[in-house]
Amino acid sequence: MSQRQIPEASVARLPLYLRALIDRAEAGVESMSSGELAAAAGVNSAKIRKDLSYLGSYGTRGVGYDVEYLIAQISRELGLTQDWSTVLVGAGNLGQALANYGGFADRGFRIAAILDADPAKVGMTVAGVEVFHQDQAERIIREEDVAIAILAVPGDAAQEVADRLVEAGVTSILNFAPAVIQVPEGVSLRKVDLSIELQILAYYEQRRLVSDDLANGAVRRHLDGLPD
Amino acid sequence: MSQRQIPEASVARLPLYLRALIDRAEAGVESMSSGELAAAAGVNSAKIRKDLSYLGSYGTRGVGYDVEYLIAQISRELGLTQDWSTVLVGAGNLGQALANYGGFADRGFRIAAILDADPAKVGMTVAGVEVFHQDQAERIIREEDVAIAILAVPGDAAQEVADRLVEAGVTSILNFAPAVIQVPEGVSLRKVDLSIELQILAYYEQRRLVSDDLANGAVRRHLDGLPD
DNA sequence: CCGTGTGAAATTATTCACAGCC
DNA sequence: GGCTGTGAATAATTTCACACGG
Repeated sequence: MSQRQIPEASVARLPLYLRALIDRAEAGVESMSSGELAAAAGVNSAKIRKDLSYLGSYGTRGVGYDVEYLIAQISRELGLTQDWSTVLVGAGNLGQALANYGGFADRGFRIAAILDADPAKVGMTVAGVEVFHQDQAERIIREEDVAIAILAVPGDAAQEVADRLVEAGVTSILNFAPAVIQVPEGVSLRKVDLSIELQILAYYEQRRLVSDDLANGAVRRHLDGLPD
Repeated sequence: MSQRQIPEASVARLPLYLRALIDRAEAGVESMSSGELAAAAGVNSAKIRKDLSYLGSYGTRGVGYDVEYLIAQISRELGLTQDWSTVLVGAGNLGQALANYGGFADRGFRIAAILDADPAKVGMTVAGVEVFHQDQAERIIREEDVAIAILAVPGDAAQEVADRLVEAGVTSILNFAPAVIQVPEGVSLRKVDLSIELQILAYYEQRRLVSDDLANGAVRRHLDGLPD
């Protein structure tokens, strides 16, 4: 199988495999089995094989996968053989941290400009990138051929900013703002919500506490010789 | 239905509903239908009703859900009626941005301490929280009864730091480090990976470009009177 | 032999559609 | 009449298990 429409869940894992592969390649590893890759990526091996089968038959039976070759195939599939221009919108705390985060540039995502609504921030340089006023969005997106925007604005500004970005030609948005935003059909949207992740953890944390209590209760009953 | 084991996918959406509800409550809204809540949270209404049904029957047929009451129920379910102490590990760019991010404290997640391996950072105060040396982890986690750790260290340090945190008693980790980490059974782990999200977007962005090309090709063939 | 690639089975998640109640 | 709550239907995802090829 070599032709298309990779399941979304599978696409979302490919970058993980890619990172594991690059990591092992740098350590000099030339070949990996699905089991080794699974361990490095934190998933199980059946999933690895199934996911990779959507890309094609790039493994060798009885042997495994050639690391460099697989890196090339996944990179191509993910569209990482080209560089992408992005704009980062929002030069506050989070925006600045994102600008300083090296992981974007490493993977071919160039921040062409940082945009902010606050005139006081305009002209600053963050991680070597100039901050422009949001009014310049249309021009910069056009001139720099920006397809992807990273949104790090306050929640209540997010929808409005997203609308303008889409209007200006952006077709993918990575939203860090703590707000639900709507985008038109045909525009991709992913969100990263810092506090939501913590809240999910709190749920499981609480369950752990509750079941500990129950277990303690059970132990106590047992020690007391009472029926369960 | 009121008794337990809410599907994971559903748990992951509850914080989203909660935020939408709080937002509307602040705007003075007292009641919402599943359709209204769906619009505010960016999902469909069947999902809302199904998800909420796992918590219990808290709506009123023909009317909708009482906003305040539902906020209370979801908060209780998620374990947000209590405050949680956390430690933030890593006082670099990202760590500082996270410390400055108000969204944690707002939702009852108190950062008890920031930990860093770099002695030069020890003693600093970030967002009103003191930075301690990582050697203090065990003491702080014990004294402050910390169950949740936020990991914002370099990728190559992540596993080692996670091991120490678990050893010290942490039972939930939110990992921002760009690395796969393993935790023992019984410890919760969620990860937020900034560059992986961009890579996922790149995949769909590329497909858009490719299909545009194909469409242009089709148009060209059509205009040229050639067969498809 | 060993590990991939993949149908088939099992599980999980989403959506439908409507009875039931306010 | 309108909206919830929920079984039943559908879709997506994960896992199993093994034939196949190097």
